[in-house]
Amino acid sequence: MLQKPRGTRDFLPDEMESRREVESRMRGVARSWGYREICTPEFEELDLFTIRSGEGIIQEMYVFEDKGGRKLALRPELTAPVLRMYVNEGKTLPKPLRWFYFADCFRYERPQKGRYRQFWQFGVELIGADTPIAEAEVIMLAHEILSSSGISFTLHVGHLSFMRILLKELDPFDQKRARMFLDKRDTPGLREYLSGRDHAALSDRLIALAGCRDLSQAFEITGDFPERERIEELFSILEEAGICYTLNPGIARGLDYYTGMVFEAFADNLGAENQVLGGGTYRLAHLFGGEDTPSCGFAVGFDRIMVARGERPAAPGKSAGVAFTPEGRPWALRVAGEFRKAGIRTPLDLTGKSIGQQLSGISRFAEYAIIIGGKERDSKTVTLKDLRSGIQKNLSLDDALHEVCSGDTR
RNA sequence: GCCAGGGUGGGGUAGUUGGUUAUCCUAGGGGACUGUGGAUCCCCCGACCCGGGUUCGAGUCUCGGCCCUGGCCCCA
Repeated sequence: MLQKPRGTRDFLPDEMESRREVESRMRGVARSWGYREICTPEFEELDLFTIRSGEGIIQEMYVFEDKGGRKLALRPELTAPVLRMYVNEGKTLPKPLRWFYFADCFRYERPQKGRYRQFWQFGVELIGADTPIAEAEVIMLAHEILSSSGISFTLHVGHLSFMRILLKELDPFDQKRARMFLDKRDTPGLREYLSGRDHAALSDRLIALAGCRDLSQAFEITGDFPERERIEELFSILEEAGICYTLNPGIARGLDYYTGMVFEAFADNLGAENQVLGGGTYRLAHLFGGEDTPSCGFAVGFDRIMVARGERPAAPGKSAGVAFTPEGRPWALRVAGEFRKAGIRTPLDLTGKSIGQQLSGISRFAEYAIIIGGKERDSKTVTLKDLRSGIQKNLSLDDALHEVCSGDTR
């Protein structure tokens, strides 16, 4: 038998409904902040991603050549495509641009919990605003979106300037190594590495900074620097907004194009792969041939959100199955149409069995049964049975609709 | 790419020292049953992940691969 490709998943209706529900909450939040949805191609020129992230990522992407010999890649993320789109067709739009997306991405990696080869990201990019409140807005929006998803999470906000000030005395290679140690919280490793390179004093300051959870203390460690005022304003906006977050000057993020504020969120109940969101302030447009444009954004790992939510029954919609006899069919079709117009899921019986058997089938999934036979056809009425209480009434079409609409769902 | 643990009908399971027709539950389909309930009864469908090896004989032992789960690496 054929199998689905490694790292991909099938979604049955129960799971799909639950995903759509979370997805629509996220969309709703983003819209309410004035963000509008965009869509970019599923695949792009390979160069788009190597320019952004380096040649090394080729082995972790789905790369292929089309019949015209073009080097293409399934998108491994969406920030680069969105900024490419901005450069191509967004330059003349009034700034700032508030965009969001919900789309699938592909990475050729070893699957594990919360990590798949096809996965979905919900993300936001705020393009062309370069103020503390713009950065704060993105953080606030991220916080609201995660909250709306119903998971329990911890939000870490940092700024690259702290680390950069301290690392300035190292050459670029050592800077990178030092950041890796910090990222892994490997303080003995960091000490050993730096003392072997005559920077023993630095490791204490770095470790103190990474563990620092208070802004003024962080500045004590680093000393003053030009962005201080801006950073303080950003964090005071977060305080004003009442956002619950943790200051974390140790956040490094993998890539070099982040310019200042960086933030991450972690689900409280996940294992090794517990990061559910990452983002920050960056400059990327100039790499794709546009003007140097300040931007800020984040991406949510949608699948991890769903894992963190755990098994939850999706809220059922109203449902009424139609049982009918051959004589009742024309009227049953009319009645079913009216119920559907009212937003009620109204499947017809397809078996043509006895009314009793039709009811058996309907009672497996629906709250109500609509019974239509010759009598109902002749009187233009509806026999509506509440399958939970067993109470059955003969009603006009309007009354039946009203009864179902006002009833509780199961 | 690396490490560990796994893989028996759609889901969940039993399977003795290697021994006949692979167990049970559930789900699914059909019927009893064309004007009133998820029941019941009967019937049906359906599996040893794939390939090599050992053996008279492999679900069972062995090797390789694939896939799943968790972790490492990476994490744009």
